[in-house]
Amino acid sequence: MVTIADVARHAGVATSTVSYVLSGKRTISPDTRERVQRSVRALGYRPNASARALASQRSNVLALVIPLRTGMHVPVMMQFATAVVTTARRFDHDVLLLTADEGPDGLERVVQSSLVDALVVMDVELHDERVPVLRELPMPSVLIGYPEEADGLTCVDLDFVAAGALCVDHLADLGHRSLALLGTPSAVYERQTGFAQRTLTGFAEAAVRRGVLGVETPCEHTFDAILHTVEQLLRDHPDLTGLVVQNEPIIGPLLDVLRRLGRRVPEDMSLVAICADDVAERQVPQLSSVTIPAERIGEQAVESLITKLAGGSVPDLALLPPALTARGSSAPHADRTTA
Amino acid sequence: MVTIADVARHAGVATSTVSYVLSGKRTISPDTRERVQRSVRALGYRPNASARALASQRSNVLALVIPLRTGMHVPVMMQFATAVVTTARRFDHDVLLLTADEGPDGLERVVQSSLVDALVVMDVELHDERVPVLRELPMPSVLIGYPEEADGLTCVDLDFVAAGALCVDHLADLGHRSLALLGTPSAVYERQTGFAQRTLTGFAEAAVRRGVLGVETPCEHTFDAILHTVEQLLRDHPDLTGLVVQNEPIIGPLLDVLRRLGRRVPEDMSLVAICADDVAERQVPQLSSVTIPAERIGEQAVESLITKLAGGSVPDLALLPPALTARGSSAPHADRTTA
DNA sequence: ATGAAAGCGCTAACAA
DNA sequence: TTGTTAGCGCTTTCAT
Repeated sequence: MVTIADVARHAGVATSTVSYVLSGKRTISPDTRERVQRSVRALGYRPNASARALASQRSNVLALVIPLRTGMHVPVMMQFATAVVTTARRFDHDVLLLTADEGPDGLERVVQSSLVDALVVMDVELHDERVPVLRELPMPSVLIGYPEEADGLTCVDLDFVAAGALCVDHLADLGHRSLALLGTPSAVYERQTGFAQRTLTGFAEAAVRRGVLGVETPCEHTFDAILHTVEQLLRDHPDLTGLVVQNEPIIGPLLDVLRRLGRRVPEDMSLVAICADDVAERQVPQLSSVTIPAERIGEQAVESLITKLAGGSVPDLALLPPALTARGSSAPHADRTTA
Repeated sequence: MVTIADVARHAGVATSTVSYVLSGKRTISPDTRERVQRSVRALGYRPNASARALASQRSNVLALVIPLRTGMHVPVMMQFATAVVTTARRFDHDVLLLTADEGPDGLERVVQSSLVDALVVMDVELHDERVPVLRELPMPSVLIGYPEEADGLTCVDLDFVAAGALCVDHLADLGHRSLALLGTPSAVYERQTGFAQRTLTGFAEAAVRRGVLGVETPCEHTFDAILHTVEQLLRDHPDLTGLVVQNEPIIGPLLDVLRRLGRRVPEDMSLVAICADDVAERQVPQLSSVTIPAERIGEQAVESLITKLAGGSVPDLALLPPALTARGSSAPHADRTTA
């Protein structure tokens, strides 16, 4: 292993000079800088991460806590994760992967052992037991999602309230007057995961604002559950022409169910999904959808963290605006009076 | 921050004694051990990871290199990843997440800076540029998947050859004589990803061995591509009654296509998928399938790594046996002579 | 069975 | 502008 001392010797300078050339923390004459850099390259020197961390009290590692549960959409999580890693690397940091099943103890462990400098915590629930821990931690953290009590915490998320409202507005603009939200399985609501709740809120508020009917129902992932839920919905609301879906696994089967029930999309039923773009584009017809900007959220989370580590201040809550892409699954309301 | 010196002082012993109590690397009198442990708890002591790593030359961190590409099935990757983290924790290790886009340099970086002790590399291709690097690295590594030139490397994977053969045997046992493999998009084959190639090999060999017709075709993810591929297949092989699918995203649309073409599953066409269980169970009818034992693979990879770190030896290649679960999508061949 | 002390490789005062 | 050196907190020889 080649050490900083080897480099210093090779370049004929002190170790501190090498250190300062590398960190840029003090001015170095162009001449020595050049000599040192040449030696670094010649010897293939890489600073030892542990030694650096021990001396500087900075590991340059961020913790990423990912959930390990059902109901979450996995590809989106993966997008978060890769965005977090990619962005972290952009700021010369690495990412330690933690699963949520270690719970609050896991956070304390990596923090107190100085393994990491900061934390990104995904899939935060409304009443998350990790939240009080995070608040007391002597270390910056950013939550993806947000809890009921978010004081003193930094949160980043899609503005799901706006997303729910955006779907209603889109359908209302097309002339639909009777809408339903097909949500995540009830277990997700019971866990009080923020995003599901908030979409529902936005959906309901917008329906009132637009003066349209807006009913909501959770939906399990099995085909039978979907069939039953939709049948029930159509029975209770025969004039239903607009459907909002926030539940990726059911999208395919749902299209099947509608076909089977003789409802054509979009002629008889307009559909808007809140899901990843690739999923929306894979369907027949392609789905109008609100994208979850996973990359942007992950990037934003890390940027906030880096700013905090540098002593800067960031907004407590960054809600990223949703964007709706209209595709083939939503169309103007077919006026029955002319039919 | 509580240091080992604080604990030593509190317990009235030398720091080395505390260290040895914690590591168990020398015999300690029950009395002192007890006193030290009490002090550790009383002060809430956690060893500093950097200091420990610097002194012991062991970071207790494994690198997990995940791919960042299309064509791979994301939920399965996620299962790998969580299994790797969970198993690593079982052995008191943490996991550093690297994306494949850093390439060979990324590996060298984390290795040479002593950030990690060992590497798990996912989605290894037949001719992977990271393979020569891994072979030269002064550090144990385990590949998930395996390359053409695997000498001196440790690989863990599902036995895809056996998986392909298992599907053929299952269908042949049911009396089907004309089978087709609907594979991954041709891009995946061109990248020469091992698993796709190997499934094909097993499929073809088993077809010959069983004396049945076995044709193979890649398949893109779009609905039109699937429709076209299946139509072509049925045109070329009118007596086709058995389909093997190794391409998760197309499973749903494929069922649609078959329905649309008037082929009932399993009455007219038996279907076996190589995919995650939850995907198979979500379909109508539920799919007979060969599961990718992602958890087991991740676990096995880490176990091998830990063994290697301890100086033990492990098999060069661990091929995990596939298991087929028969569900509703495969049935005995309907003999046309009696129809 | 325990202690004393020399590093591990680096950073950042402090000096010059 | 550069060098000297004292730690950072721990592990592990070497002593006892």
